[in-house]
Amino acid sequence: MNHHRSNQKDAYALILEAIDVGVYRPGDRLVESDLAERFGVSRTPIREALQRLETQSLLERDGRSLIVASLDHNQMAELYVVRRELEGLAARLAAQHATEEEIRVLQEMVKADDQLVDDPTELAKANRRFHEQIHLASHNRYLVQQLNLVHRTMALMATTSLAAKGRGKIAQSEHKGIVDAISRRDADAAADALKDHISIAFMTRLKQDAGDRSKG
Amino acid sequence: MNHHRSNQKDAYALILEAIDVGVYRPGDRLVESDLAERFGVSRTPIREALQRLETQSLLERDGRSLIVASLDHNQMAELYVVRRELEGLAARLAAQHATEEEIRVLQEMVKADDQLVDDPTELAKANRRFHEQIHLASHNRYLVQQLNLVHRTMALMATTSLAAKGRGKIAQSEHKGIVDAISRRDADAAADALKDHISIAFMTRLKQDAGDRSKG
DNA sequence: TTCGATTAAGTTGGATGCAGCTGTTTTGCA
DNA sequence: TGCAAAACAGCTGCATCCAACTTAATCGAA
Repeated sequence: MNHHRSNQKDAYALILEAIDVGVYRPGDRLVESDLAERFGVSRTPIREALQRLETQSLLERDGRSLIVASLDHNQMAELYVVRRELEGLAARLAAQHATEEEIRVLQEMVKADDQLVDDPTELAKANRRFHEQIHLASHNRYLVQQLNLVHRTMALMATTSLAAKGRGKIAQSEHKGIVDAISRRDADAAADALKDHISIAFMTRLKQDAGDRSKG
Repeated sequence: MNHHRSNQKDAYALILEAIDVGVYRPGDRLVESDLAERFGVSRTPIREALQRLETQSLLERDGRSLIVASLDHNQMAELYVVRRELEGLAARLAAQHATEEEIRVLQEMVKADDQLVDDPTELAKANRRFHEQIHLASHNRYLVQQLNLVHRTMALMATTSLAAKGRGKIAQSEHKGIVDAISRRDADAAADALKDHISIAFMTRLKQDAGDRSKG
């Protein structure tokens, strides 16, 4: 029954999760028959899932076969530019269109997440939820869709910038500033705050990567 | 040979084109076996194509089957908000990163398209090429990707705003202003000019739709 | 005549079979 | 021993087949 349930969760979600968790890493080749066996289904649903992932640029072709896409420095920079703009727009729209209930949820999230500043894994999850809540508060389904795509692509980057020492605490205060601006219905301030937040996250990642490189 | 070539062009592109041209209109149900017969392939590639289109929200589920998505007024408004922001970003980045050759191509396009102001169909095609050229000049592959998605979704709206009387000529002058700003490397002006351009296009469409409604 | 139920037709989702291409290994010749 | 060519193995892409489900139609009963 439960086993059947896990097959119900379609191949698309399963593969996505496998990439997210790191079972398959950027550059890894995804062989249809292997995946079919691993998930206990035939090649057909696997193929469909792979193609969907390909259209989202999470997979790319290497000759005939598909490999997990990897982001070089340029791609990372390009992605952050787009993300910054879209997240800024989401904050602006959230300030304009969020319901009072949505705003209260954001406030509670910030408060609750304060407890997690020292647990990078949990904080990363909470961070996702927080940003997704802002996306939804924009009440713009296309923006939500595009931001989903951006965040999925970001899963191709190994580390989360929240793992950086002290970053969690600072990120929390940035989150608070964003929610405050949204609460005040100050669209410009919200957009700026979120854009700054993304910029800082990007800079943190850049520093991390530079550190990794000198170590490796 | 040519017949074979047209099969080579995969089912995805064929269906997309059929929707674009208006063979299948919003709300129409897409039956796999029908499409398979029409394009002379089996159901398998059709299914894969349909799923890809579904992930891009160009198709939506109605029960078990897929229908061409349709945009209500709210969706149109939401889409234009996102488009405005992304196109603005594209103009900004183009002003910063476009090569001299790319800018010259834009200038020549504007000049050439002046000849087409009275042919809405040709002007619509030229308009697409023009905007796509700006997208590419941004040198940001994710932005290009996202804008592609936006423009494909716009294909679900029946009319082009360029069909409105006098719109073609005005749009041309707006295009010129955008290219001028990019040529001057004035990022803010370019972004603003393109955002305004999108806003005006949206307003034109709104007026058109209101007119259609009172007629129908 | 109308409503309900049962059956039949059509359509989607998944499995498997088959052909063609690619990349690799092995074998033969220099 | 090294290089080239040919054979082989593996994988992808398309076609077809089968089962499950949904919807439409027809028949029967009230």
